[in-house]
Amino acid sequence: MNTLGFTIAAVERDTGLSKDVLRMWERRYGFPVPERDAHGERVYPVAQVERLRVIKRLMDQGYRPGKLIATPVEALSLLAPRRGRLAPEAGNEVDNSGYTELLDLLRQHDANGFVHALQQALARQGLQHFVQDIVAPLTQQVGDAWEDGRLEVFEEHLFTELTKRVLRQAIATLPQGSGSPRVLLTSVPDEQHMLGLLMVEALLALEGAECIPLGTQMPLLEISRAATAHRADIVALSFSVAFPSRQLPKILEQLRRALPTDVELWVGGSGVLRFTPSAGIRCFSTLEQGVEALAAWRSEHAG
Amino acid sequence: MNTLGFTIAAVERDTGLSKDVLRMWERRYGFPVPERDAHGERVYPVAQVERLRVIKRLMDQGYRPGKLIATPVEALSLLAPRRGRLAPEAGNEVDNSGYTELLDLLRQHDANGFVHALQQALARQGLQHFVQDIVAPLTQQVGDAWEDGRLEVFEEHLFTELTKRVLRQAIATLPQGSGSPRVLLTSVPDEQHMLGLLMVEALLALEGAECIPLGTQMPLLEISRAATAHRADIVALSFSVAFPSRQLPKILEQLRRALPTDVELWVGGSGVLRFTPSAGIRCFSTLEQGVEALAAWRSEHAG
DNA sequence: ACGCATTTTTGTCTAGGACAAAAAATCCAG
DNA sequence: CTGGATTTTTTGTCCTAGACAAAAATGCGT
Repeated sequence: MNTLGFTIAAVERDTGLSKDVLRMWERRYGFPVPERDAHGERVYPVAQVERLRVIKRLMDQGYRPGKLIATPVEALSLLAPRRGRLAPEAGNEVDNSGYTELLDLLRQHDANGFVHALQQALARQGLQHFVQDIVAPLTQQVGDAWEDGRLEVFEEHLFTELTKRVLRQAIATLPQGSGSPRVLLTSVPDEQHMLGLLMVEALLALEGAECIPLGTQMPLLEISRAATAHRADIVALSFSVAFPSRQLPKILEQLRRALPTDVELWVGGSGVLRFTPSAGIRCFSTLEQGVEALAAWRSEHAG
Repeated sequence: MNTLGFTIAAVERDTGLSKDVLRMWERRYGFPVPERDAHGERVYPVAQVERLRVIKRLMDQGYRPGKLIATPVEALSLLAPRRGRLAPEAGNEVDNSGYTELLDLLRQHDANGFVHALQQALARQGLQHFVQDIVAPLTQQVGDAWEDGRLEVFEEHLFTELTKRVLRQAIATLPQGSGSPRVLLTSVPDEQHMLGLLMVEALLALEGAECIPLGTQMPLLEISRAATAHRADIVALSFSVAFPSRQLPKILEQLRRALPTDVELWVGGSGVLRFTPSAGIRCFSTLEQGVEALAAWRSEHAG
């Protein structure tokens, strides 16, 4: 691994920390302090980049940069997850045995074995339980495992990719929706995680809703146009933990304004746990709430 | 559509133009000139944001910002695609009838009809022809259609999402690879387009290669780790037209250094057409070249 | 018409200052 | 002690404006 160094742009790409933040931290906390090239531009050694990545992930878990940067490198890996997790239901100690087996397959890089195990679980439990009791908690576990170093980033990527495939395949086998309600599924430009969206789609499609999957990263104005064009009843967005919670209220407000008033706006995912919903926005902290809301929508619009 | 205005961050999100560039254009060309809020911060009216999006797309086609900004708004939509397209083979006038039908389905927002038509084409032609003669050119057409306003962004997203599903489904039905070569498929952090990757995967898997799909946006160091962990023979990356060609040489060089020397690095997609490959990097401008390279690899490593 | 050198275009980097919003800490009333 | 309101600290983003290098376009000589 003979890499010479990262430019500030490369570090932004690889860590997700903006150039502004990187320069600010340097000024304020004295870390990271990169070397400089012949033109006085920052060159970050690999070690600093890796430390920044650990710090970024812990920040997504709720830690604050000031503390993390003061903490010595070795101690960082020992920090436990803190908060902002989806559905950590009190007293709901789930049986971990099923997950550890799956996690082990990932750690052995056994893609085929992993897919096979997932498909088996799906066949055994049915789609709804599969999503709620396997995929959702497993996604959680994978996130946790990453942060204490039990899983590499590329193993997490493999997990995501393979799980998406199994979910999509399952969705494809479902009969077509009843045409009502029409739910537009997507995410905003800075949110690239698809898994949450697929889980919701699976559950809603299972209940016979008509899902219109637009993938991730839709510009706000386009979401609005799409809602009109597809005559959507509901726009559903997913936000992951990693989403900058700073921007959330503004974005949702802006979208709510852009959207026709008779279109409902539903949001969910670990990213909205710390968010207090404003008028005209429905906010879900568990998948189950989404399914319930669908039932409620149906009885309201029965006429 | 009652949106008040965009902050500079929102414009960066929605257009893909960096804050630095937005401020520089304002200084240099006198466009865009946003209003200011009470704190002196930029507030971009919707009209300017939309014009910026048109400009950005045309830039991806090879136009230069100086000219585009000088061009009056009405004239922008008339500009034709210029260059940097994948496989526009001279004298190879393809029969467009099949595509226009599919494009019409998209324009009517008929998701089910579109998927059905794709699946029919797949069944009729077989996976290889489907990918090379339907999906690849259709992706092209969709891009073209966007730029002359024949297709909305959300229609393009719907296309992408549905096509991905059909491709993945087709891949899932293939028998498992022969275990050699082992090809790691992914993209670098700023590249989020999956479609090219899936097309390659379909073709390689069809030839019996063992594909390890890691999704998009892998940090460079992680690509290197993944290659080692999966004992990959080849790392294959895809770059779309939208990828900042400025960064391409540096990124590939850096990755090449990080990768074990016995792992081959293959790159392809519309984004690499303007790129002259350096040592240790194989660069493909058509899907077919990839399949040929696979055959060549096999005969080289026959022993 | 083709290859090489020069000029223009364009994006990214740098610096430090200012400020607002979120989180934590403090204080005060019950 | 406990809940809630207020102050303080922390943290990220925005601002201006200058410098420079790499890419693209142009001009020039053969």
